[in-house]
Amino acid sequence: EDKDPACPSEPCPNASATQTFDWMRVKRNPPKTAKVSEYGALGQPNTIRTNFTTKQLTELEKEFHFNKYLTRARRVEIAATLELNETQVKIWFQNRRMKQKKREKEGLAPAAASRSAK
Amino acid sequence: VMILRSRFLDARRKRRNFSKQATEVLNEYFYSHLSNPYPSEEAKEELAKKGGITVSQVSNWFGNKRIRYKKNMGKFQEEANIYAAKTAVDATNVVAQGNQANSPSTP
DNA sequence: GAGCTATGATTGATCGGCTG
DNA sequence: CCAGCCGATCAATCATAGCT
Repeated sequence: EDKDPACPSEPCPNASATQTFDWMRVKRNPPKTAKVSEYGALGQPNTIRTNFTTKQLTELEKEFHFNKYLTRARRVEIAATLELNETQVKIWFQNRRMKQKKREKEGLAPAAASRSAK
Repeated sequence: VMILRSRFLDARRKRRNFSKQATEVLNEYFYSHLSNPYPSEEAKEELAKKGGITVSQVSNWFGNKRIRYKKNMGKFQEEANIYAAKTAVDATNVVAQGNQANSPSTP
């Protein structure tokens, strides 16, 4: 009944075995890490994933161990020092906290392997 | 650039492909929920247990699977058919396990 | 053993929901 | 009303496993 009509082209609505669900069409907006200052008006705002340098990561890591959360003032300071957006610093801390949480969780699961019953 | 890469190249990925059993369980869930392959935290725990892997690994697997599937749907058609047949039942009617004397339906 | 593809993990950044 | 946080996810990339 519903095999593969062998759609030659691209715009094949469906009729195939599996259809195209919404999640398959999801598209994320490109990163807006743009810095109007360096691009004037054109080209691509940084539509790419920023690669933090070892130095930046080292500093961020050091700061994280000092404070898990940032204050507005500290954020501005760090952003300036590392030449990053305040947003990037903010996001880095959020991701870092999530990473920390994940690790703590993983570090306990294996230990309580035999202690679960049901 | 070279330094950028060597940020932390050591005690990291010692990847080992998942067992046949784990891959089987994951694919079964994925293709039987193709309309919405986003397992809940509970479902992930269940899958992790069945496959003998961690919940994070289950999350990574689904993340990679979803992205790669939609990136090249054609490449997975064959695999999709295999698991579609394997699953057979269910589809429209999810909610299989759970059982027990608990009926939270329409409180 | 090289070359290429499949696959697990990592991570900067986005999305939606919640909150002070 | 709004910015920051959380939790989940995306998307690109890294590095290795595994097959040809």
